[in-house]
Amino acid sequence: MKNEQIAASFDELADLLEVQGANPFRIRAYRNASRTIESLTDSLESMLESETDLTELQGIGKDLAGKIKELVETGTLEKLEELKSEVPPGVLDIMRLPGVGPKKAALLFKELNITGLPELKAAAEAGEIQKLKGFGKKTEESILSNIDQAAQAKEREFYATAEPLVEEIVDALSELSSTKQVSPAGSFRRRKETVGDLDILVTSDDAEQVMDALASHELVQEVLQRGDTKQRVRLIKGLEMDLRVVPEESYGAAMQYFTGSKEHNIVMRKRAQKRDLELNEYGLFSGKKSIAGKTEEEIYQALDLAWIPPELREDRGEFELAEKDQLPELITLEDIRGDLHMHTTATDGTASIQEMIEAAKERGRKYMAITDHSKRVTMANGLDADRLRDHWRDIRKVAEKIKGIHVLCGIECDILEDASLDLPDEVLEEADWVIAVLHYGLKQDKAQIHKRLMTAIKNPHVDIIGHPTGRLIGKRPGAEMDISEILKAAADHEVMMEINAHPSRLDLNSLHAAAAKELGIPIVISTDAHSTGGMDVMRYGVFQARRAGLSAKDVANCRTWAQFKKLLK
DNA sequence: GCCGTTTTCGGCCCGACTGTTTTCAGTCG
Repeated sequence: MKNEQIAASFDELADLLEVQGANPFRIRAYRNASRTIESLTDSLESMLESETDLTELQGIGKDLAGKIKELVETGTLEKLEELKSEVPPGVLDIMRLPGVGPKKAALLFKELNITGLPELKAAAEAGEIQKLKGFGKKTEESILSNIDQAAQAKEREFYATAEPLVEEIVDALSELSSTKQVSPAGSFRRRKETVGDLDILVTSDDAEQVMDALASHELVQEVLQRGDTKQRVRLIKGLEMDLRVVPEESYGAAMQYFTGSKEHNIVMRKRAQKRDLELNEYGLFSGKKSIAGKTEEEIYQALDLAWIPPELREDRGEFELAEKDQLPELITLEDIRGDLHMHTTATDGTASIQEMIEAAKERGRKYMAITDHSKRVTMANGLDADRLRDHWRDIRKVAEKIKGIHVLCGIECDILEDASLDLPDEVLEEADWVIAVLHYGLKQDKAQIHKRLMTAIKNPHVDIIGHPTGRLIGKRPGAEMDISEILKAAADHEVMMEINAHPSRLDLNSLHAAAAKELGIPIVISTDAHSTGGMDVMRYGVFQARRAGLSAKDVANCRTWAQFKKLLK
């Protein structure tokens, strides 16, 4: 059983306990454990095999260690099955409606025997809901207006999808006469792969003006809530945005608070408590006296911490580093010197060799690799040995005429389902740069996936593994593998690892990339561009690298050409 | 259900907004 499934079981257990009105701290314990499990790089299955003591893990005690064992060994959890028989699964769907939480969902179930969204809709239409204690006309209306959308299950959007919307709104609010500071906060500021809600913080002496401006912005479809300091709106694409107007002296505290993550903030508040202080979104207080609040820096400083970049605020070791002032200097887009994964019209790209080289040059790259598909990818018109050699000849011819950029003749070579490579060794040997990738058979069992990746890692001509897990965010999970074993092998055989910068891939993820860094594996951030414009996704790969705590020195394509050349096989 | 430099019990982060109440519970972030 995969870690994600175990984590999901604990989350479901927590949801069900919530409906039953169980001890909130017990519920939190399950959620904390789920989070711990999600951030593991080793599989619990293999940890159990090697008899690792699971209670060593944060938030896992004797009981939960036992439940993990039960899940791994039997594939089910007795406690979870028991709760599921008591609370119909549809009740959890109801709980996810805005404005309906565990208490209301439980009441609907108990009083009206409502067990799912369809029954709820019928009851609301019949006017049954507003008669319940604690419910009213407005709640009933809200349920009716949200239920269809909820039935379609609200999805998170890629960071890259939200980015232009956020930027446009920040710009519009910045132009108002009353606003002084305007900034996104929340998971967007932390540069998460996907974002659910968007948060914007503003300092202004005229909150009305700011809220009116947002309400009438062309990207806003509907105002969902409006108070004195907070407004919630729905943007196009279904994204929801919270605007908060805060006083100038609290701006730093509000930024800190609303940037999160929740887990990071809990540690911050506990730290404040230990020093007999109180931290909230208005500032850091000693009794009623404000000690800090205007900037984030002064808040972190008052708690004996260096300022922590938003990308690292996940309570995954950043506090330890900030205490010792050993936070990494995170990589920036300006550090990038090369782009080593891209396609041309030879396979499924839309631009010619010349256009791609010129586009890379325009973006300031000093070196690049053209890496079209190998023959297995028939859909993309993948290259066999003969066509590939012709293609390389063409690349060299064009590259000769363009000065100021080094062009590598590369290949994105498929690792086939039978654990062989799609091109023979003597062809790979001629390549300047070989990316080995899994495209097909991602659902094969763990052992076969492992065998395939090991074939590539052990091949003397393979420079790097591209989009190592093959996941597509929100669409399909990656191939099943023990990533720490794969990374160890890559380190042993001096094979690099890619962070594919495409917003739907971002593969390696930040945890995997951090693990790769620990092993000293050079990481390459690549755009996988299929057009000249496709090279602009580099920034998202850099954000991913930042969330992994990577510095320029950890990323191979930040090196100068002379330095990078030495890494080639 | 977890955890411990006030340790094996008694805590566990905190405020705004809404809708329902008429002083507050539930929900949300």
